[in-house]
Amino acid sequence: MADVAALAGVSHQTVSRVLNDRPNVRPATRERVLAAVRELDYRPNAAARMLVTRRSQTLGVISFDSTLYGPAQMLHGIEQAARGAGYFVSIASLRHQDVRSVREAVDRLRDQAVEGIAVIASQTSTVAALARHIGAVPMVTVGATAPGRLPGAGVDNNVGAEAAVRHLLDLGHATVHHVAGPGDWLEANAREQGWRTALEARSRPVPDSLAGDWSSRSGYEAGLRLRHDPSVTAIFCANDHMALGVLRALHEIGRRVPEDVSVVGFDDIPEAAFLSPPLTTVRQDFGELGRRGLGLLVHHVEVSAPGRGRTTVDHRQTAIVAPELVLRASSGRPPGR
Amino acid sequence: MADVAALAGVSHQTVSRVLNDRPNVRPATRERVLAAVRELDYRPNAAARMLVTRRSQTLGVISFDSTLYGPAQMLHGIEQAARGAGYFVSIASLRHQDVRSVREAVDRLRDQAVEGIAVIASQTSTVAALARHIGAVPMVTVGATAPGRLPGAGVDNNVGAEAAVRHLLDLGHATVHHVAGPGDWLEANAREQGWRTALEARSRPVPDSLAGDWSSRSGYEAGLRLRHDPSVTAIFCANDHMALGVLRALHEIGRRVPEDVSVVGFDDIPEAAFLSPPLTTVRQDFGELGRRGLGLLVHHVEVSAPGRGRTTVDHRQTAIVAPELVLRASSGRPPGR
DNA sequence: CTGTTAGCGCTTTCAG
DNA sequence: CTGAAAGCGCTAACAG
Repeated sequence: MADVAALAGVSHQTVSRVLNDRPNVRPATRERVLAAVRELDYRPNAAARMLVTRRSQTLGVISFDSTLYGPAQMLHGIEQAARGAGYFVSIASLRHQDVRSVREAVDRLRDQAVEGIAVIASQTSTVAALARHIGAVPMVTVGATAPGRLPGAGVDNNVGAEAAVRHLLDLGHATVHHVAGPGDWLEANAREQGWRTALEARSRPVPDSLAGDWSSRSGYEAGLRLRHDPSVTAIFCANDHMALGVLRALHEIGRRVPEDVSVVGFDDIPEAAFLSPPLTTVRQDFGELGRRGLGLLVHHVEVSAPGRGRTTVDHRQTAIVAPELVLRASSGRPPGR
Repeated sequence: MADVAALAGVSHQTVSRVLNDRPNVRPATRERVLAAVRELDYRPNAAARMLVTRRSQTLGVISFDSTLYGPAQMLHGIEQAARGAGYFVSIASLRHQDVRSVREAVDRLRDQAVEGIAVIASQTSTVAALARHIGAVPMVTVGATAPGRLPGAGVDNNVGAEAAVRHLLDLGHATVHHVAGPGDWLEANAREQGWRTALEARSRPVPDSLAGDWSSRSGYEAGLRLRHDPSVTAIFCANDHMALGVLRALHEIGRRVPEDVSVVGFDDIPEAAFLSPPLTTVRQDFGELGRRGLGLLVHHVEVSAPGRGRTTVDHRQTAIVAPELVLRASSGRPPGR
């Protein structure tokens, strides 16, 4: 910076003012400084600035190892929004969502002086692990909301599941079976809940749900278990990957979709429209979720930054994005109707 | 830090020594300091440390918006490896891989004082955009190698494609058609090249390849174009998503897989085994790619850090990971054999 | 409108 | 083995 000042024939300070877009610099002076900056390809030292302003301009994201489509999209949405708001983003991706890993990730991020943290993972245990840091650093969840604990942006999984189930019942199915996600995931619980609610609202029998783990394999295995139950005519899967596995299993055991069995997924991954048959599913806009969640986080950061005190968590700060049912060929009337 | 020193009854300095695991601290003293650190939940100020050591402990990753499976896995591998090596990772994800976006991303990362950059994107134009920064900051490519320009870790796409094509020829197919990736992607070029090489090595006719863009939709559209060409008995797709679309198109136009047409993909996404039929494909280990690439980057960073001079790019620093052909039900003998 | 002065919290260097 | 002094590059507060 001293070099730039010397080259432009001004002080230390004026350079700083120009670089930070402060007023009170004559246009001509500003121009001279800018020219010197370009000439020298000068880059301000982020550490020095951070030291004195006490702001890192960095937000942390906790993600996890995943073959899932959603998290990658949410991360992208978060990054876009963060850049737009003038923040860098630093990631911590977990292999396992156990309490210890989550805590280590938060510690790592805090050591790096992030000003806020967005958490994409959404197991109930993950959220619990976050508890000790609440108030120490602004945090939001993205993808699923943890009611009453942390602010965040999530899709209304309940509503999405209900729409899927109602669609199947409207087609004439007597009831709908469910391939659920892992029991400790917020999304999985909400979708199972929505499925159950929709069934009960119409006084339909509620079959046992089949347990999956989000993977195609688990959907496939759940599908095979239906081999000896000819009464099944409609299946709502908690995500598209499992639906894909179910489709495969049904094909193997000789059940046609949708003639014999209807299948509905959740997510609307880009491949859903090109499965055989194209999959009816519930679309969620992951990018939007990421952007909304980050917006909330930035708000918290900027509200709590000046005071430097402990952050007040406003539980009402939750953005719920509505999902949308996408009709395709995998759902139809039950046999004989 | 002053607080910790006071509480432990030592100087400023000794606390620093303990925190940095320097020798010459009596165990008892060390213990006292550590106790004070815990007591106060003290976290060293990253900015202050960075300012004086001139090291940010941060590496940047340039990724891009993607529904693709690979990049997410590579990013995860990179993050794991970076953490293991003691670095934070900051991301810049692009919406478009144009020259301008790439340059902005590099600038952003450099402003943040990253010590090195790993680039996941792999269009030829992306690599070209990087050129101006070569030497200014250590960089590696991950996923595809840019021969002679930057070090990096990549899969041997040529060899993988050749294996796929040879497999189909060995089954008795007269030739193999190809659904290619976008023309300006290094991976797409290498896979097309491998396909061509394998065909020519056995003096087989080389049909025009069909252009895709990695998406299922583009595979589907390419598949439909085969409607009026009954001579096609084998198709090698440059990735699994396009293969999935091709599978759907063949189903629609009444061609059975593998009885009428064999299909082979590339990547081995987790869903590949659960498509109908399960997809024969070329597996690449994306996580390993990320780890290897990051290893290279760390090496560069640590070699060039002390000297503080311009980095010498060693073009030989390239890790090639071998892909593996995974046989499943989508490939078989041609009709009539 | 511009320059001067005083730290931010740490590590490094040099004394004890 | 431990402490004291110096300074990393920047911004904030105050003078001019």
